[in-house]
Amino acid sequence: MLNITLPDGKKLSFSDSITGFEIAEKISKSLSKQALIVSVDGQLRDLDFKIKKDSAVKIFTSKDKEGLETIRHDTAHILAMAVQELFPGTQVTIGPVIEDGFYYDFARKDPFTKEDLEKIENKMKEIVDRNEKTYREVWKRNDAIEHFKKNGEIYKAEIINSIPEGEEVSIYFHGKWHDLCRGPHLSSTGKVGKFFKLTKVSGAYWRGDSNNEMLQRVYGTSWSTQKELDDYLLRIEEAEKRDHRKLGKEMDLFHFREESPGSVFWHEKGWNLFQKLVSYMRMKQDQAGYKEINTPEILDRTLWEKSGHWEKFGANMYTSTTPDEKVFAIKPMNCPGCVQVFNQGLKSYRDLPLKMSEFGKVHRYEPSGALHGLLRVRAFTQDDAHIFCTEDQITEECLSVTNLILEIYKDLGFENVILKYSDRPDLRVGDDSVWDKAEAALLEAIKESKLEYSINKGEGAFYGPKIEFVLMDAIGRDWQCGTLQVDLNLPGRLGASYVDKDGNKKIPVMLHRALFGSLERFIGILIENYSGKLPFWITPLQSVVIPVSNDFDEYAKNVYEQLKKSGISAEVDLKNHNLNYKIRDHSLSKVPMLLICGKKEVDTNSVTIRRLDSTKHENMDLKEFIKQYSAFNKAPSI
RNA sequence: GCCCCUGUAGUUAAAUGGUAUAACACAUCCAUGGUAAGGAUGAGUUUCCAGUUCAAUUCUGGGUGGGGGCACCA
Repeated sequence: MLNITLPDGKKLSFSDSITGFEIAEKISKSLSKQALIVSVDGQLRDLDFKIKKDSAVKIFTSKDKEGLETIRHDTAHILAMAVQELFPGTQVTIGPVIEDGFYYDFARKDPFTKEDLEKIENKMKEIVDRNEKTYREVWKRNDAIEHFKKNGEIYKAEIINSIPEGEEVSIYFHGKWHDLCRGPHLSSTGKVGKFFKLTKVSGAYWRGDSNNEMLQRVYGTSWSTQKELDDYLLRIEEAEKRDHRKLGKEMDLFHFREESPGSVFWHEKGWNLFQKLVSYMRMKQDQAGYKEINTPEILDRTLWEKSGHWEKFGANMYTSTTPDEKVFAIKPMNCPGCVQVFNQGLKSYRDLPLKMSEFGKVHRYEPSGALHGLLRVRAFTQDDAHIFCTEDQITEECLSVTNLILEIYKDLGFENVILKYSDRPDLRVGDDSVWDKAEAALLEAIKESKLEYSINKGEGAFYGPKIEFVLMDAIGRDWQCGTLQVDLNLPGRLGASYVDKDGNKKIPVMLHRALFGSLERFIGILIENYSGKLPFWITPLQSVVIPVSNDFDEYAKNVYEQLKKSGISAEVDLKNHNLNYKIRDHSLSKVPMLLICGKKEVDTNSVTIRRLDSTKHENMDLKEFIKQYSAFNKAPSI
C-alpha cells in the first residue's frame, strides 16, 4: 500500500509503485497532458520516476516556474544535440537555465557564425519533430568517465570526475544522443515545443575562470507558448529603446570618443543634470550633518603604498611620473585623501562622529571589455563620504546612512531597494580579529534596518566588509548603486587618531559610503529608468518657448526672460521653421513643456502649454504658470 | 584582458578593386505658419598603420574605438 499526498492535502492510495504521470492521469486527463515533471518529497523528478514509498507529490506544468525551467533545460539539451549533429567533434560542457532562457558552452575550434545559429535552430526544430524519447540511466562513475573520454568528451569526463563521491551519475538519453545530467527532463523532445530562439554567441571561460581556455557559448530563450516568446522579444526591444547611450545622443547630454575611452564628454544639458543632482545632494548631506571637503586628484606613491592601494589595487591605478622622476598616482578612491584631512590638526572624541563628504572624481583603469556607456567608465565622480567614529557608534551611523540613502532614492523615484552584504575577500589587509569586529557591527546595523538582504561571501573591499544598496528600476532590472563599508584598517595604516576622554590617543573607525555610487552611472540608470523623460526638477531643459510666427518673437523672448529669472530652465526657439517642426524637434529631445505663444497669448499675457506625450493644450496666465512651476522645481523631500 | 561581431558626412544608413549615395541635422534664401517633418540652393564623408595591386573606402594583416558576452566591477 502506497500513500501519495497532493499539495492540497488530498491523499491517494496505490497498491504498488507509481509514477508521476500515472498520478496525473488519475487526477485528470488534462493534467496528464500538461504535466511536465513532478516533485517527490521536494525533489524534482522525471514524470516516469518510480515512486515506491509514501510521498508528498506535486505535479508541475509549464505554468509553474519549475516547469518552465525544465522546458528551458530541455531546450539546452536539444541545442547540444543539434550542434553535435551538425558539427561532429564539437565537445559539450555545461548548459544551465538562466533568467528568461538558457545557454550551452561548447568546445570547438571554429567559431559559430550567425548563419550557424540559424542552421542550429532549424535542426533543433527537426529534433522536436522527431519526438525522441527521453530516458535516464545511472552509470558507474568510472564507466561514465571512460565512456566520455573514449568519445572525446574530455570536459564531460572532467565534470563527472568532480561530482562528489556517493552522488549518482545519471545519464539522460534523448533517442541515441546522451549527456551527463542531473535532470529532471521532459519525457520526450516533442514536449519542448518550438517556442525558442537562439539569441547570441559569445566566448566564456571554462568553469568561469579567466585562467582557463575559452569556450563558445550559445545563448537562447525558450517559452511554453508563442505568445510568451513574442512578449519576451518585444520586452527586449523595448529595453533597447531606453538604452542611455542612444538617448544620451538623442537628448544631447554627453558623448564618448576615442581619445579617452571610458571618460565622459559632458555636453551642456548633461552637465546641467549632473550639477542638479550634485546640488540636491549637497542640500541633503548638509541637513544630515556632513561637512564637504575636497582633496587632490594626484597624490604621491608613498601614500598609496601606506594605504595598501598600491599593492591591492595597483593594477587598476593610473600613475604619472613627473619630469624629476617622482611617481604619483591619480586617485582611484578618495579615502586616503580624506584621512589626510582628518589627520590635519588634533581631533577629540568630542569631534566624533565626524562626517566628511566629497564629490571626488576618481580614475580607475578598467579592463577595456568592461566599459559600457555611463554605466562602467574609467573616470567617475563619487558622491563619497567618510565617517570617522568610535566602535560604539558604528551601528548607529550605519543606520543613519541607510536612511539617507533610502530617502534620496525615493526622491528620484526608486522605492524598491534591497541590500547585499559582503564579507572578507581573500585579498585583504588587516588581522582577522579586526575583520570579526567590523563584520559583526555592520551585520547588526543591517538587521536593525529591517530591510531585506542577501549575503555575498568573500566580496568585501580589501579593507573591510560592505553593504551594497541595490535598486529596482521601472522595468524590473536591478542596479547596484550605493555602498557602505566599515573600515577598521585604513585609519590605523594612515596614522589617524583622536584624543579620547582619558587623554589617550585612539584610532577611529572609518565608514566609507557613497549614495549613488558614481554620478555618471546613476545618470545612466536614471535615463534608462525614465526612458529619458526625467522628473521635472532634474530635467536639464524644462521648457522651450515657441512663437507661432515671427510676429510673436518679441513676446516669446520676453516670456523666456521671465522664465529664466524664475529658475525654470528655458530656451526660445526663433528658428525659421514652422510650429509643427519645432514641436517635433523638441519632443524628440524630450523637453517636458513647450510653451506656445501667438496672438491669443500676447493678448492675454499667457502661454499655451503643450506637454511631452500629450496633444492637449492648456492655456495659463504667465504669472500663474511661473508661480506654479517654480514651486515644482525642487526634490519632493525638500 | 579574453572570444565573436563591427567602424562610410554631425546622426542613421546605402554602394563599390577605378576616391562614394540618401535621409535627417547644418548654412543661405523663399515661405510667416496654432500643436510631431513647408520649399529651394549649398557645404560636408570612407578609423589609423602596413601589405597585395597599375589602382584599396572595398582584399589581407596589425593597431585603435564601438557592440554582444566572459572575466573584472561603482
